[in-house]
Amino acid sequence: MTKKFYITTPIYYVNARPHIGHAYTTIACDTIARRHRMLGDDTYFLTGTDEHGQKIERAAAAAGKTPQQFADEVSGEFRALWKRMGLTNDDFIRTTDERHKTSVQVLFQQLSDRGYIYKGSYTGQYCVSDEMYVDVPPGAPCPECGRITETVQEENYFFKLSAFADKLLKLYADQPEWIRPETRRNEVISFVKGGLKDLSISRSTFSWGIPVPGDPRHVIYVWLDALANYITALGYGSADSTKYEKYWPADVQMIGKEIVRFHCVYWPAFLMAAGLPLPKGIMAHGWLLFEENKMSKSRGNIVRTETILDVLGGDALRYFLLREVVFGADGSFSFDALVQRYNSDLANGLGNLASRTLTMINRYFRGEVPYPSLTAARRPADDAIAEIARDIIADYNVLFDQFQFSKALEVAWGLVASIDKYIVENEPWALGEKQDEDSRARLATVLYTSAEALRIVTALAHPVIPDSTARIWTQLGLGDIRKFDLTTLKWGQLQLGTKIGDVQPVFPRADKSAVERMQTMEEQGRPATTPAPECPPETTAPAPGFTETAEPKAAAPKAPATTADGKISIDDFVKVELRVGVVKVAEKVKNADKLLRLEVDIGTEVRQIVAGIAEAYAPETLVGRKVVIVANLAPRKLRGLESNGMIVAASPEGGQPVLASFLEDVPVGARLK
RNA sequence: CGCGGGGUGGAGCAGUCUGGUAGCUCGUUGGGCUCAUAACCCAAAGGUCGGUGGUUCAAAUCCACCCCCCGCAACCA
Repeated sequence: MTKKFYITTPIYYVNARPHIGHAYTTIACDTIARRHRMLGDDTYFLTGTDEHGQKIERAAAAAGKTPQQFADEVSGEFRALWKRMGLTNDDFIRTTDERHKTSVQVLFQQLSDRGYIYKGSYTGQYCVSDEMYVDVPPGAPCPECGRITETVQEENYFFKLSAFADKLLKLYADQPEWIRPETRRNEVISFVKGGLKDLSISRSTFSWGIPVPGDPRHVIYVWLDALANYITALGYGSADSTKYEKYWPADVQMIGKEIVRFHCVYWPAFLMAAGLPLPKGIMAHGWLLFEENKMSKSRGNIVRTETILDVLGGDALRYFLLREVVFGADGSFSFDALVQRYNSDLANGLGNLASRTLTMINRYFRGEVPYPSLTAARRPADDAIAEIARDIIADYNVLFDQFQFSKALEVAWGLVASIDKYIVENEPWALGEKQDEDSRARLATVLYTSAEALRIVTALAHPVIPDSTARIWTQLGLGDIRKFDLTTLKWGQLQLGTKIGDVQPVFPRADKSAVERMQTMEEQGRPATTPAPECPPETTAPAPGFTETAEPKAAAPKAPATTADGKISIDDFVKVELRVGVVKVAEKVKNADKLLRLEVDIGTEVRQIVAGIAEAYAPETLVGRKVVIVANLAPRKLRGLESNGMIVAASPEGGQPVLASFLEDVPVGARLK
């Protein structure tokens, strides 16, 4: 009987274009899915895009598009890339699909019917800037941005998350492997133990979302919307729920570590509330960090997958990511490491083994897999290889199922090393010179053993590097590798007399120019200096894996009032009141690394300004110095101190700020215009 | 005392839970082989395992304190 196997990636938020972090998650899932298909499981692999929410609404507006147009474009890019990479997802769900929207409403209704949703006439402190409620007493500043909050009363729908704390803790306790790896599990447990508050699951401040059933003024919270994709894609809540009945619950839900809370707390709580089965486990992988490029100052270096596909191909990327990075932990990516790994393991390792083995079979046995001798010409070394292969198959399977891809591949490649050594020690080329019967028999055994080991590594590696293993398989004369039943894999299956195919290098060696080419392509492919308006953050150099699935809590700045070409009018500029001031007092703000508290005399008054320049300027060097300040900036609290203005400084990317100053003397209070 | 992750030969890491001759990959150097994609095989050099103190017959591993690095968060209006 065939088992079913359902695996999901997160759905990717369309405010970012696809990059290597997205590819990482999806490749891992594709590999697992391929393996399960090879094992004969009825496998279903889902990915998709998350398209609702305020961030998208704004990004679309900034780009002069409707949210739907915007989402269509980016979602299309994801699909095109996955297609190009040959990923084998069985479906691609979009949260703007009609099938998804209706089913999410069904789920919402279900939660409501079962008594887990209530409409709260919620009174709270609302931060207008962040467009969110914050948990502070009336009159207190917003903990997110420090601005004054308003007391707002609004109707909102709430989910009784608080009712699930004990059930969730029991889940984590009963199924220790439900969240992997363990560090993530510990984080989740401590989060839940810290107490769960009911979750607001509707928004009425924007409209790009799925309307709440019966109350279209509200749209459903994007995370409830997004998480539901895992079941709506299967037809949950629709007329045809065959797939849902068949595949749910998911066997593995793969996520990045930044969205652990949503998948390990909210998601199971939603499912429990709806009376639906929980997924069997959540696996969170780490982030890919990008090595700084030595010569280039360009930061925000998000590597585009296309570059790697163009130069080394998809299998090289797949192999690298799964072999190099300990799955679950953060890993680092660099073009050097990629090329290095490609050359040593794929070109010099597997590729070269295939090449030497098959060439010799061609040369000495006219391209037919020879008969290994069972008697006279057999030596312990031959049996030792068979033994090693058996162990490796067993170990590989265990490691792979534990998501220890790098270890599994390391183990599998141990067979490549063993065979390389075996070949050297047995010198088949020397045996090939001789015509006596013993030498021929010995040669046959050596080459059979080599070819059989090659076959086994190829079969094991197929889910990871599907294209190249398919080619080796064909060269071995074995036909279509996708039809191979991995459950039967064992030593000695290679048929005697198998006619091998044309021998072609599968992994041509990459030279140093490959690294340069990729770097050049990255620099050219990257949008000019300023980031596109639709993707503001992305500040720090190490790009977090895919992420961007976070709640649109509006850290993004409001779209500025600009003309179509991004220019502002003189009227807009005049709104900014820049004045010359002189620093009277400067001191470090306690418990703050970067902040200085300044008292600046601007002629008419002395202002307290808190500035993030402590790392660049010692306080005593500033007293008496003339500075430029923005005088009409709304006050803001920083580290408890109210800042009434902003010091103008040049802020080089990644560098220290440098204060604006004048070469000539200027009077205090003078306005800049 | 914010949270977390780290500090092991030139680089990247394993080993730490379950103390007992410090291991892997890459790189370097020398040698071998020639079937193979300048590949493959063998050998060598290279580490006071961040520091100090403690427990122990024995510490990379356990305990205490300290130093340094990296994320995140808090503060760069």
